[in-house]
Amino acid sequence: MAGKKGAGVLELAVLGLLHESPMHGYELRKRLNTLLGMFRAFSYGSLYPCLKQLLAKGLIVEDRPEEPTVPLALQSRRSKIVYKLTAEGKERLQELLTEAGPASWEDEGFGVHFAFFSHTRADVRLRILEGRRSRLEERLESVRGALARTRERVDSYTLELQNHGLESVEREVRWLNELIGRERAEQEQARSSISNMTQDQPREDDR
Amino acid sequence: MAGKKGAGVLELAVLGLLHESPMHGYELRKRLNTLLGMFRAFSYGSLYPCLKQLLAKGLIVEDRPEEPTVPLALQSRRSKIVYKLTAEGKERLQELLTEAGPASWEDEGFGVHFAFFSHTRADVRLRILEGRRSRLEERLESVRGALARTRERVDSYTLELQNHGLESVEREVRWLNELIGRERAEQEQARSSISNMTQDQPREDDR
DNA sequence: GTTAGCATGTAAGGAGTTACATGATTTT
DNA sequence: AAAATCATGTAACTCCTTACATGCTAAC
Repeated sequence: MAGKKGAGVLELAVLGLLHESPMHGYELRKRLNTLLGMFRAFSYGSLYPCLKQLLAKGLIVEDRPEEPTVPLALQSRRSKIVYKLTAEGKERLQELLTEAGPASWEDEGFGVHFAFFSHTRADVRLRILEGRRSRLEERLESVRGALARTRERVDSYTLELQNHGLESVEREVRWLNELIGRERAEQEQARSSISNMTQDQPREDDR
Repeated sequence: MAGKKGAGVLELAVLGLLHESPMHGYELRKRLNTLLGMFRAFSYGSLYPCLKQLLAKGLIVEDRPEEPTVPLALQSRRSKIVYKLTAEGKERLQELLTEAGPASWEDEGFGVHFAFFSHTRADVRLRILEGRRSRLEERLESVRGALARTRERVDSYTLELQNHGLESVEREVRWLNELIGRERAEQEQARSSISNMTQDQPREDDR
């Protein structure tokens, strides 16, 4: 029940990007919109308040060029503020990347979580991918069902839209299947190389 | 500058569905989530306030079963409230369906506008489809550009995500191309059958 | 020297969600 | 008679947007 609420997509995205390298706000936004550009876009009006809030929580620190040791009147020089993660920030990022729940597989969150999968534990990755897949399958089933149950409505544009929607989601499911397959194969490989180390090693003792 | 603000997707969707046939809230939500289920979902917490607001604006009226002519104490019988469009509601719907602007081709609005295309003028349909297409093409260009300009970052998951995003959008562009082609062909046909009526008719007089 | 893009912020508010609260009807 | 589902509603809240306000810096 500590002060751990309201994450939002932005928090994760910012922490994730800052983990890769320190950056200032403006650049952060650009990277953000390249990273997630196909899915969503953020404005400065949400980014800066978010940074402020992360700062207040001690998850990031700002690196202003030189806090004027000589506090001259010309202080107005507004320059870049480079943000970087603190130790708590890194911890928080890990925490966010480790929870495999709705937040990580629903529409809003999935993309960001996926983008930082290389910092996510293999088992968590798999659970998120499977979570998203079953979420999408539920959606397919529910819409297909409702569609089948409905006679009478045959508006061609509505139908066209629903078909396109179904196909898009089916396509994403196929993509997920492929990814899940790869993840499983990697886990298999990892497991077998571990058993090579724990089971085959004794044999080496034998010779 | 009249009281014409904050439309939101819901308003259009509700007006559109009620135009097809009167309905009560619960059913409305279900139809809504079948219609747009692949793209978004609405909760009662937004639907009922929206209905209330449309009622206040006089765009819909409620049809309660029987306003008890006999106001008995057993009035607690809470029953279905069927909503239907008023004349103003139909006008407003037409108005919303006729504006071909960002609201009609951005992510949030496009689906709903498209769903009711059969009530939309052919020229407006075309402009919306083209608007969406160029919006998506902008997005593709900007992300592709940023991607090409960036060396150094080759996180495989990030890349996988961006590729999947690009392909999804490319796919939607192809879909739009097809739809635009069809729309144009239909317009062409319509135009030529008009000239059949104004140019060929005189020939009939000739024989 | 002026436009365009870099850079940082704030205030007001919109659109929708979650969680809750209640009751009616149908199915098992 | 219990459980599921139909049905309506509200209050508090969240996340994000728009529009504004400011100033620096590079290019033309």
